[in-house]
Amino acid sequence: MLDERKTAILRAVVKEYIETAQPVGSSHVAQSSEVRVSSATIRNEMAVLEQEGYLTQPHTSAGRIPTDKGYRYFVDHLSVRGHLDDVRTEQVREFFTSTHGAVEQMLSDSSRLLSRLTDYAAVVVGPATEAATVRSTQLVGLSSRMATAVAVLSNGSVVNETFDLPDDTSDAGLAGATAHLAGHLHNRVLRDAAGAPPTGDGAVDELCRRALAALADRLSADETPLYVGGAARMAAAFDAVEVVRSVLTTLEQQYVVVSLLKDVLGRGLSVAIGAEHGVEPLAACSVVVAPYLVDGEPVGTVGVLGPTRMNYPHALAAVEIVSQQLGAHLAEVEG
Amino acid sequence: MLDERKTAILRAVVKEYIETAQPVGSSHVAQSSEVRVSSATIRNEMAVLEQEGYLTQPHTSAGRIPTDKGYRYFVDHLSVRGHLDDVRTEQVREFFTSTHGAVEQMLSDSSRLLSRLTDYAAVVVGPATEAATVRSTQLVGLSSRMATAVAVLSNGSVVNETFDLPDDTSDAGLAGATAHLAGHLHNRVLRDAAGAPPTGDGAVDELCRRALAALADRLSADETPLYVGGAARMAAAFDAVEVVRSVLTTLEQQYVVVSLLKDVLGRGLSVAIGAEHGVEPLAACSVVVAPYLVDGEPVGTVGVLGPTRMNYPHALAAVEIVSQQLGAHLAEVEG
DNA sequence: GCTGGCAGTCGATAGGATCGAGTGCCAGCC
DNA sequence: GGCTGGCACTCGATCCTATCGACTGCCAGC
Repeated sequence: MLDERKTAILRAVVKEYIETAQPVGSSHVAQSSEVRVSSATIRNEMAVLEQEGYLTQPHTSAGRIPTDKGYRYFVDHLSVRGHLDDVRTEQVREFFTSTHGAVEQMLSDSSRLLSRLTDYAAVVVGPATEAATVRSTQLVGLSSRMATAVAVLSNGSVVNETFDLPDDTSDAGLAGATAHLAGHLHNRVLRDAAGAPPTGDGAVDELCRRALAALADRLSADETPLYVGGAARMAAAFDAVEVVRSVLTTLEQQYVVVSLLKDVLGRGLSVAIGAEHGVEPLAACSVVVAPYLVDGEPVGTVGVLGPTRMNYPHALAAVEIVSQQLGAHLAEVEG
Repeated sequence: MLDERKTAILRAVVKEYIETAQPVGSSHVAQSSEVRVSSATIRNEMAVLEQEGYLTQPHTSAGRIPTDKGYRYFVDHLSVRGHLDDVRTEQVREFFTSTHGAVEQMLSDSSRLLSRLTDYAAVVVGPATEAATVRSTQLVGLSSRMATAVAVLSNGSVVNETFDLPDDTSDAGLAGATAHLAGHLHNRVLRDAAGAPPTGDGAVDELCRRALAALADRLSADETPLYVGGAARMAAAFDAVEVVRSVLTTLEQQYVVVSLLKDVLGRGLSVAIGAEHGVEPLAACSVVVAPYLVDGEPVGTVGVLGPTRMNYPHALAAVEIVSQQLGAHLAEVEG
């Protein structure tokens, strides 16, 4: 725990560094912060802060920059909650009043919105299909050899997968299987519905088996849908091209990102700074996340991914408002 | 039109520049190319090639690099068709024998495959939903106020959109509307099916109207589905961070990319080099595209986006094989 | 028409001087 | 004891200069 003055100094360093991306020296702090002491005193304090691991020097005779620990302290002791400016608040309002349509589209658009709000990359993890129950199932023949199984879930998302048909499938067989599956799956969780009970009609049973297998495959394949918005903004946030590349590469590995976000949420954090999240290629990044709730239950996550020197108050505010609004809108669908 | 020797020299310059990204000098050409003349002669030829616009010098006393026009000539006069090495050919084969499942998933995976093959970014434009006919429609109530309309198209893709329900909708009403729409839309092109004929039941008609409006909205919203794979690889191809940013930003504007690809294809080209495609932020990029055919008809496009100094023979080969395979696999679905 | 030779160009690289932002420390003051 | 002004010192950044070398263009000769 730091005393009042050290906290103020640390805060001033973090703020200025976030703004300028330059190491900040004692005299800058003396001028900018509310601490009314000389730069010499601040120098002494900063030396202590460095010893205790909150600040670091890129090299002797340069100013200080915050360490991950320094950012962490800053975030945990935010004096004022960040809030969005009027323009951005209006953007959010406008987005959520005008948006409508498929859930998938809304999630994707939300990630773009969040990215635009913060100028960092944004991620949205879709409602876990695991928990949703099936509202409707249908098998649709596409050709003599292929068919598509479509399931509409209670949260509004649509799962579909094509599969091969047995050689001698008739339209009647498909209709029969559709009816049988509809009865079996209705209001169940898709994952639990492994085997459909036999009907006695071998052809129908085979169709049901294949359709369920296809849908199950699909669920496990892209376990949870992920929407990434504004990845290009990462390129502006870093100036080392290799960092950009490694971050973007990681962002393309959806499962890494999904499990990262789940992790961060799971640890009860809503901010993971630098190495805290443990994903090595993203060590230069911080993540701000919040769950969105439907009926008081967290069903998905929104987050912002930026450099460790991100504007935390602002990002927190943006993530919070988007997660709230998103939850509210999804609740409308499910309500 | 260039004489034999100039062509050989230009080819040597392009090849070496693609490989090394360094301006290439006359002595390198003298050693590497099949032209058996002295470097002095090559210097003279190169001076001519520069005058005629095929080469340029970053500065006096540096080697030459190809201009867009130089690449164009190179591509138009490829001596040998590029072909993929065995490892990559095997990758493609393995991908297309093991892939199955939803069309959307396959397209998305194809873009990743193509990106991996070439080490550039890859794009796949999905089959135009405009031409596909409806195989099945269904309205599914999600709550008392919302429902989802799902349409399965003949090409295997699934279109879905949620819409608001009138206050007094019954399950029977939804079922009636589903049946009515099914009859009306079956084997029609979704876009043509603007208004469903009245049934006499006002509630049903209203539901049909809303559902069709929602689906139509959806079609016009993301007109043609686009899948971008390996955008991170652009970061490796360029070393100026701002170029990376502008390219990635453009890639995120789907409609720009889609219309770019359509344009390039429409002009009968399969390669657009640098400024040729007319999209200013992508002036540093070349695009290699090919349509994929189902039943002899082009239904979509695959392409590769890389720096102008991309390996054209290789990219052409990769795009060609992926487009062929993709078409063949989609034909299976539709066939 | 080709070639070897040669002068000239100019970016890249390395060494050296200078600048200045910033530090640590200390003696003195309240 | 804590704060401050002062001072010596450090070290990256910037600029200059010299040198190097990979080029080119041109020319005279074969």
